[in-house]
Amino acid sequence: MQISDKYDFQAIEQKWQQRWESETPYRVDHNSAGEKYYVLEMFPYPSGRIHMGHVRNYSIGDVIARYKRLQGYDVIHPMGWDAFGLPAENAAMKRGIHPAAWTYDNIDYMRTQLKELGLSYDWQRELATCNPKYYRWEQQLFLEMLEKGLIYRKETTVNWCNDCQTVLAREQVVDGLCWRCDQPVVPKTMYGWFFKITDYAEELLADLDKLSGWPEKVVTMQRNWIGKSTGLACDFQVEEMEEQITIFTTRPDTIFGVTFMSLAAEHPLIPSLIQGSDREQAVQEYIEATLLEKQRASADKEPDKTGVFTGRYCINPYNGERVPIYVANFVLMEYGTGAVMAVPAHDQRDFEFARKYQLPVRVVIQPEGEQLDPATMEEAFTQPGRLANSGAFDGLDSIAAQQTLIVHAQEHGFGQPHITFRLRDWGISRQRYWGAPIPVIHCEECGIVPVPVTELPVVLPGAEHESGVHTPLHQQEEFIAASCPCCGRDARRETDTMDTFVESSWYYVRYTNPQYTDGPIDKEAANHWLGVDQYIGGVEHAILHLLYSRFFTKVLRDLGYLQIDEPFVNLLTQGMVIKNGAKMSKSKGNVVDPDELIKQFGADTVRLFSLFAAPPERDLEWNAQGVEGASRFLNRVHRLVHQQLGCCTASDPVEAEQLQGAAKQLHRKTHQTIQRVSENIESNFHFNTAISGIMELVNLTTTLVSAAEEIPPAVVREALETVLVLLYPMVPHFSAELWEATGHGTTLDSARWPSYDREAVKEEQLTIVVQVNGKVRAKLEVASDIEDEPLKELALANEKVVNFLQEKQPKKVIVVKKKLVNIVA
RNA sequence: GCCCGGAUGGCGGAACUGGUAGACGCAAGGGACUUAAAAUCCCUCGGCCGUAUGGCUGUGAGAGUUCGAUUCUCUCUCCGGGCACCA
Repeated sequence: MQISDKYDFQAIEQKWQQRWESETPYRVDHNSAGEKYYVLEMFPYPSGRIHMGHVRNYSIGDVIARYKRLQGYDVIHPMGWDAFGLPAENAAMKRGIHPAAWTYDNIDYMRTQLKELGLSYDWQRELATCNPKYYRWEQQLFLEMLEKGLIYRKETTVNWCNDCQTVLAREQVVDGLCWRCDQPVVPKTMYGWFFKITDYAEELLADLDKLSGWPEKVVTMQRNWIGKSTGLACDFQVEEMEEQITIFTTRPDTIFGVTFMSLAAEHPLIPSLIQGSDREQAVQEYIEATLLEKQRASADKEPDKTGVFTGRYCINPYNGERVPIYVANFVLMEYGTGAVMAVPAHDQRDFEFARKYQLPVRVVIQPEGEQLDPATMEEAFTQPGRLANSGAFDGLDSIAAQQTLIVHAQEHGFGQPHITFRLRDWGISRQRYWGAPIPVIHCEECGIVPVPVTELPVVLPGAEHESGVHTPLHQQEEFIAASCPCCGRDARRETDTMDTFVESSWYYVRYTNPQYTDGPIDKEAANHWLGVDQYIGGVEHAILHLLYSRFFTKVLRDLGYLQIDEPFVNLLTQGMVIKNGAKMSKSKGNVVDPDELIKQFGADTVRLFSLFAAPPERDLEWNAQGVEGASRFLNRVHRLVHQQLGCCTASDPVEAEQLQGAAKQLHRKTHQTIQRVSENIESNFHFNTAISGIMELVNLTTTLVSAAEEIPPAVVREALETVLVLLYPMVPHFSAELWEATGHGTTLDSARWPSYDREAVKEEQLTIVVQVNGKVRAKLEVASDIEDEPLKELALANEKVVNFLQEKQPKKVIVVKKKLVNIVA
């Protein structure tokens, strides 16, 4: 018993990892004949070491990959590195080495860690996005998109951090300060590059309906993010001027209730509205203050609504009324037209504003069976109702009236139906060093000139040497100096690098042939492998990464590279790994280091626990004692198999029809387990219940083999082999080793997922619950083919039931087939 | 504020399309083996009452539908996530 008391995970895991390394069973190529299956986990940022979140993510992915292989699919399961990004620059500065050196060192270490987890990747496909062999093709895609008019450059106001010397995204500004260095963020007007994701807004929205394999939550988040609104675009003539103000509204039915007009502070018409008037100075001061306030505003509270009268009026084209034009702080220039018709009676913001500045409130929608009084209203009425004070449209239902009023505007030429999206174009310019250079040249004569494809890649300078310069590109004169590809004159190279989300928007495509040198994408390989059948990653990427990737897929399709519309057929968003109720983080001091766990328990145990402790989509509470439990289970299986080696090498077949008693019971449980585990994985990847099913089979086998009753070796062998195969996707080294130990000449990689015998899973006895008035009073053991009528008799005759019924006569007896009898008295 | 989730023993979590609530695991308690410990094995384990057969009660709270509700409907509380002046 000495040797088999605890299995030697260290030796076993090393042995199998070496074999997988040398025998490369997980390599696939697109010429293979079988049906393909693409499993992908979101690739990691090479921060230095993997953390428990990665362990969980990649364990889930690996189970799916191995499971699908056992089912006979050609599984492509690649891994790589999302290797550009700011942390590399910070670390490099701190340590005096180059970001490239830091990044590649991290990659080397983390690759080792992943291999120690026994993950079944096709390592030939590994890629790192910071490698020119990758970003060269990204630059080419950039040029093709530029050519197609999908990229433009524009001047915008951005959040700029002087200390970090870069643009910050809105979510990186915390209370007006830079999230990293706590220095004040300043507005800066500068040119930046944009991807026209809004060109695809309609399709990105419509195709959400195709994503039936995505969590509803993620689809909803994307739908809201895209934010489509339909309504009316309508021109209001400015009094005594040529200009018109175009507004967008989703509530044309309220347009007779307009009592003023609100413009965003940045609205381009304002200067001409106020020029030379006595309001000019007041308005200008207000605008300056507002813009400043906007910059400082913290994300979590809305400032009070303020505004200023411009001194001008415009005309409501529906009723010819004069309405005063205000500038207001709550109007966004980025959305709609930057001008809003104000209907205080039916819009809460306009209502607050009107009350504050004593502007009239006019009710034009009356609720059913009620009369609103503008004088006493305390908030806007935003529900549908019936039109009033609306001229010829009085009495119309407000929903129906929307269309009528739009048609009216069209007929009279002052408006038309209009659609607005919340989604904005994707600003990809970053002023940092460690990113993919944007491949264009600025020439004074020729303007923006693309770098010729033959001159790609535009390599990041200094990356070949540890000591190389890595200041931002706009500080590197040598890099900047270029000659114009058009006219040959001295010109300047673009110094912005691309947002790292660009790399992750198409890496899953490049994986299909990462060595391809004739273009960004090997169409044949891409066509064969895509889309990704199962994508797995954290829900924190629900919007940005997943939306950008969807956008890229559509662009690549339109560039002729792909034939799919959507990249990820099925998406699994796994929960966080938490400890003591909080997300693991260094600052909370509750991180668990995967390295130490693997050293202590082995990779299989770590994998098993992370799969067992919670279903994948939920948060997983890390529990050290739970890990020991997983380890104990594996040791128990190991002991059992070794104890039963004689059975395991038995060669006689299972004679299902002959089985009796314990043997039949074990045979039945074996097949029930196959059924259950298959269904658990198939329906929603609930590995936790799959594992508990396997545990039950192991427990029963242990009990039965040590009982007095003799069980044919073949039945025991069947049970144990089933355990090993079912466990293989989760604990591959462990299963592989025992599979070999039980005399199999071939590895589990060439085994097949078992199917269950429909006859074998049938129970011959059923426990029927007998209820009296809905409460369980007795249980009956009956043959499973019992008819309803005799079952009912049996229940009514039951001693306990009779006792409970006393003298009462049953009013009604409900029989649920194979489940229960409920007697109502 | 709006939109999504979620709430089940001491803990992580099970429960098929409404049909035995608590599978599996952890922790805890008791026992066996041992000089002892570790490991392993066996038993108990929602709460209350009872020596016990057993009874009552119990899935965040309250109502409802039903022969029967963790499951369906409504209202509410708490927790988590997303969006947040989007016209």
